[in-house]
Amino acid sequence: MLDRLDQRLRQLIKEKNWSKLTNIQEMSFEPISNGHNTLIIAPTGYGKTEAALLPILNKMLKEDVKPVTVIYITPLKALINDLLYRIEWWSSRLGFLVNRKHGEVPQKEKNLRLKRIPHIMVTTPEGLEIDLDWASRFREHYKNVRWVIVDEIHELINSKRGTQLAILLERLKNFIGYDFQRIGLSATVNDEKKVAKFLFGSSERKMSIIRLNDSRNFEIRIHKIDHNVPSLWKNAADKINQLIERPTLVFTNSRFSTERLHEELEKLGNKEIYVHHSSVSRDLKNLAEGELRSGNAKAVVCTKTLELGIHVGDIKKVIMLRPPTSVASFLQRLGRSGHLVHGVPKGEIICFYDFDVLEAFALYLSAKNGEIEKPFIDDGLDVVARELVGMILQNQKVGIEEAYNVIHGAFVYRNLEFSKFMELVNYLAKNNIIKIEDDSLKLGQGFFKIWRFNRDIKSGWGKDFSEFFSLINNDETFTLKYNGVTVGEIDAVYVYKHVRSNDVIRISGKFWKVVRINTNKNTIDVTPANEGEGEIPIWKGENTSKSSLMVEYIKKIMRDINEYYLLMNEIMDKNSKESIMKLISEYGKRGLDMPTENVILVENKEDEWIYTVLIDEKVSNTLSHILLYLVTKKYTLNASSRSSIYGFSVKGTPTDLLKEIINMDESKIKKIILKSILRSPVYVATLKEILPSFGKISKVNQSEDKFLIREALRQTIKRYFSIRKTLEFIRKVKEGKIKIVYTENAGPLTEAILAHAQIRPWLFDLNISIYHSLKGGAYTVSELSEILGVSAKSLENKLKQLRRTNGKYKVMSFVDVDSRENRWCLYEDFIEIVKSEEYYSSFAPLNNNEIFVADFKSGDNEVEVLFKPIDLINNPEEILRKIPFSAIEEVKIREAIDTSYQFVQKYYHVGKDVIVYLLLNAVAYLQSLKYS
DNA sequence: GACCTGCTGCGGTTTG
Repeated sequence: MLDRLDQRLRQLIKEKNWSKLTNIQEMSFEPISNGHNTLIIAPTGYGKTEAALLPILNKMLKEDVKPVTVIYITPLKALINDLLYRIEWWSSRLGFLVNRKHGEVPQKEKNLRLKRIPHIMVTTPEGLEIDLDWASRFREHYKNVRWVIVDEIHELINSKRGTQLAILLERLKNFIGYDFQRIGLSATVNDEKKVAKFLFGSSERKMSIIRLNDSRNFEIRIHKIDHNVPSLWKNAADKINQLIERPTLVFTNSRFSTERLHEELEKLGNKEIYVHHSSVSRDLKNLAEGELRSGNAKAVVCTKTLELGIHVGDIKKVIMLRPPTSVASFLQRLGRSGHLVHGVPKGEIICFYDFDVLEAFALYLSAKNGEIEKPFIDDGLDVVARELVGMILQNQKVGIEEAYNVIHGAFVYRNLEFSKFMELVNYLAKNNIIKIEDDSLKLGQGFFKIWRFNRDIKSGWGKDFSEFFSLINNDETFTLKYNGVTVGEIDAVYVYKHVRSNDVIRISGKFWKVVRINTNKNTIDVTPANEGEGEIPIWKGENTSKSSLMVEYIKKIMRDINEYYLLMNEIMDKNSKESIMKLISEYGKRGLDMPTENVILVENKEDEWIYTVLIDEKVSNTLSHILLYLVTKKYTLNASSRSSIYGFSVKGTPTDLLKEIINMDESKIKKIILKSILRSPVYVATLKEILPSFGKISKVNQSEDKFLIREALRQTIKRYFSIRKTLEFIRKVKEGKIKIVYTENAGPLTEAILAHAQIRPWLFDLNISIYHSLKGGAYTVSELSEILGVSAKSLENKLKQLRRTNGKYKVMSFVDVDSRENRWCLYEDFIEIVKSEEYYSSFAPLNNNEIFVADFKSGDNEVEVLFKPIDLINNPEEILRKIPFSAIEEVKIREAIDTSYQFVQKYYHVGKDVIVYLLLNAVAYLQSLKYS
């Protein structure tokens, strides 16, 4: 191939001291030179960038090209910076200009590109979005583009960023009017044809896939440490300390673990060890990366931040603290070591729990078999909506037909029907973010309500316009405040799902008790607390969503454990092997069937039911949501459930609700599934995420926003639930193909289920919940607090608020004379309660002839009325006549002779229709105090 | 419900 390169390029290769090109570079030359759309698949560090670049530069030297000739898209800012120097090395020597664009590039450098138009533009998907939508002058130069390179596609394809980019490429093609050549660079993927189609979209060029697949070539060792000890983290650090070979990357699954392990490693006297995760400042991250590259670092403890493509130098070994949650992630982490010296990637997995060993082994087997998760392409209509507005920004208006054709050209939306597209367009027009004029779309006034253009105004309504270009959703957070001072931050979804009043939260090494959750301001008022009061770690536990591919391999291991005996000796330490053998033999010992996909072990402890079964996490999640829905409907709102690949559980029910589900007909189950998802925290989060793209600012309305609700529901189900597989699961149970076994002790995997955080129902409308809980009865605040799972303090505030209202939700309180407690009930129920046997004594004075005084107040009006209980019974009309207003804000009752005001009973916000009974209640109560 | 990623263009005016 070298002989086909331009002399000037050959000279540069000599200058680089390259004796030959890498395999992948050799293989890519032909198809790229022939103008094919090309997908190049190889691990990081095999020179994929040059594989794409060399044939293009070769063409650029031979043909007459005008800037901008090449757009190079990559998902990370740090990668752009790396690439700029790498590409510039070649291009500057060949007389081509390069420019980069991302949010942190200084304005000066950005401005330069209009004065000296670059041949190669390096940017992010968001950068391209800005250029097409907004950069009115520079955009014109894109008309000369002949090649687009997309780097790290495997990172983009699973998210809305990838979908956004797919549409942007179609928009670019439409804008240029030329079918430019598309080149993709990717790590190992499951479905390479799909990835290729995703990238190539409507392009009519021939396509080629170039692959260098040696991902099965790696060495791994699995270790298990004792987790049932307070020194867990020290044990982990000790183990890791022995295994480190300078330089090592230690991957964890959470920011918390990263910090915690780093602390212990430092205690062991290690100095050249650094931490790297998203909450570490940019400077410290740069330091860690630099020390890694220079070889000064002994190890860096990190999260997924270092899993991505940033060049980190020659890594000797990779250690994973607890197994990652997917094969893809496992391979990416592993691939960070070894390849540069053409050695074999080397990795160690440190396990805490028995099921960690199962998972680690499953990852190993799957990777060795060359199996990896399928890409999950997001086809959200919010992305289409955002791009439609982008197209309008670009040209002030866009033809409906043209817009549809561009969107439809993207592989993701190849099945989007015109009628569905028009539904979207009409909904956007209804929200006034766009307007329809003849056959075209223009910007609507609503656009300026969603997007804020004034850089100086930081607060107020709307989102900053800079966010328009990005589909990455900044997680909504709650700020923790103590006496108005911020003490920390928590993810909103976590709050919706797990945090309730009176819970204790740990943040920044301290414990805080939740006093009030304010969903309008996204704040949580807290007070300091002690550890003993219970704890919810804000780092969300390590309750990850695990790949179904891993579940398949776990089933295999549990079923055919004997086949793996030798292999286990080879790749595991003694502890790991023993723990896995013990876990599996435990079932036989107890005379239990193995919990596979065909056996559910059911264990019941008081009101909690635990169902152990190896299962797709989406099915597990669906089932746990149905169960939660049923418990809240039948028994209590103070319920919770859990879900995992090892099964699911529900708390708050005296009966086995799974049995009940199995006896329902399918259409009813379907209905319940939908209802339970509509109540789920993940649905709330999805709805909030897509609102701005649809131009929605006011409250979502059941009938007006059907389109939006349907879309949010569709996206939520696609991401987190599976209706089809759940129904299939239930059907199999019905048909006896899945066996249910009831047992006192369902064995070791229940631990894995209970390790997951509880899902709790989010009370969308506390008024409704209070109404349903109170209906037909009278409860004390603490009883009601127990029923609803809401703190007594916030509940009392809410009740006092409801007392002031009118209508269905109006409440009131009276004294239960027997227990001397205040009881709350619905206003509409009060007369019934008065007449009930249960509260008879509360409205029956002991002495009907004593004289009492009642002070009625309403606004500025006040009136004092003297009465005897006997009058209330015999002639209530007379008393009522003495009150000159119908709505009583406050009434104070005391014995006429008691001028010390020592015993006073008060009621607030009541009508004249119930006042006679309340006066009787007050008298009965005051007399009971006096005579006792 | 773990982790991660990105984020105004252009042109005119002012200032040391």
